[in-house]
Amino acid sequence: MLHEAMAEIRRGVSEIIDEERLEQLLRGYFEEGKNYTVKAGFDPTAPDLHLGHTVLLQKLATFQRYGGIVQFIIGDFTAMIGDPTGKSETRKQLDRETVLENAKTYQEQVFKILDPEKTQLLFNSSWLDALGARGLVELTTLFSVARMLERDDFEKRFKAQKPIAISEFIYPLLQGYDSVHLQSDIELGGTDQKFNLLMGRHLQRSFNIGKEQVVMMMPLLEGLDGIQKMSKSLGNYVGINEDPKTMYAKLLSISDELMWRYYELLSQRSLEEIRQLKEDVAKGRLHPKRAKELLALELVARYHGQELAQEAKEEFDRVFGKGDLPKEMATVEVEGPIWIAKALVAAGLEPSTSQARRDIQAGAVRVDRVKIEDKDLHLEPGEYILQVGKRKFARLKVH
RNA sequence: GGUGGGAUACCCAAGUGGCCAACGGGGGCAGACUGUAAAUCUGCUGGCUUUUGCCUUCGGAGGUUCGAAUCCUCCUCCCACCA
Repeated sequence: MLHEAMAEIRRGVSEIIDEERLEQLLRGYFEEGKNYTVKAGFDPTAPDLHLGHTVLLQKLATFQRYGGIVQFIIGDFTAMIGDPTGKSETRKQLDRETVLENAKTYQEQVFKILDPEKTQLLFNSSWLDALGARGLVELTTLFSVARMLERDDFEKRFKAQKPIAISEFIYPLLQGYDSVHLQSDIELGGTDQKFNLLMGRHLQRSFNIGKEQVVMMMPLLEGLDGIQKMSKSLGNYVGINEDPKTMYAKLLSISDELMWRYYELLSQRSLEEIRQLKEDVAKGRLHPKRAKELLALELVARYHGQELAQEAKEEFDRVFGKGDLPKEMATVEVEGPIWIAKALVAAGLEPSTSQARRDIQAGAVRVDRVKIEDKDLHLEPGEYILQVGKRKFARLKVH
């Protein structure tokens, strides 16, 4: 039992610091029913969760099955500073109201994965506000500038003579202090969070709380492009609130190579099963597209249910496999006669008539399945099916 | 505080008076080929009452000129070297 749990917990993880202690915690649960806390911090600015976030969330959920109580921290105080990890853009400060609103959105989405019974939702301002200037200064005495500068990104910036705000030194200290205050047993984060996570151990030691948290790092999930990490601003994400058809289509568009990465980090299939799939594909027994379909179905079903996932697949196969029209299309009504380029914009298929004109010239536009050659075409009153490229459809009624 | 350099479209980056809606690369979109995979090839990549036309855009505000991304003045921000 302990062994299975450990194996499941280790899956996909990029690094664990103090595995011995981790095992000890789990043993405590299995042998004496003792719970332990697992901390993870979230930025209150981005409440739109995508699959990248779920890598971490799923791991938290795994812990919940084995005695972990999740400390889900909304970093409303630390957001004020902006995590210097990676790029450092100064984030704008959010007011209380927005933070609470975002937290609400988090809850709605997060509990698709986490067990609410085993989750504490916490705002770090509630104890960091109380820390005060005195507390903050005391905190800063516990770590040296030299050690701070050992950190990769700081070191690079320092050497390159790029500015580092003093506040950026404070960020990891505060994150670490959260662990002191909450007496966390484990903290989870992305691989890029290593420094901040280790700070928790360091400060717990300094404050003599009698334990040092286990640090566990999850790899960052690559986005649909397979290169950059998944993020909303890069547009390479799959949101967990997206409709099943979009989700399915997006997942099917990833590269074969990336598919295995998604299998490893997102699928709940056993590692053995995945290995088998991989082998079947490699030996030509299984078409890679089929493997991708299985993955897409699994993930869509997780957020929308089996039925809608199956529907999404059927719709996809109809439109892109057979080249049929989608079952449902948005219908737009306009006054006619209307110039084709304007009609495309009105139907929401094109952002501008200029772009529409270009696409017509490129042969990407179809009306009633027939490719348009004449960019001056006008549509007389009647009903049409407009199509741009392979994926954008709309029904148009011209009056 | 002193001295020098820089700010160009989504990103990088050319362009130093008209041929500039602005070279090139990346990215993106579309077409061919496919499995909406990868690779490859091709076209497009500011907007507009439909385009050998008009309007807006080269950090901001003014100015010189028939004409400016390019010249001048002031301002803002960034960087380097020195202190």
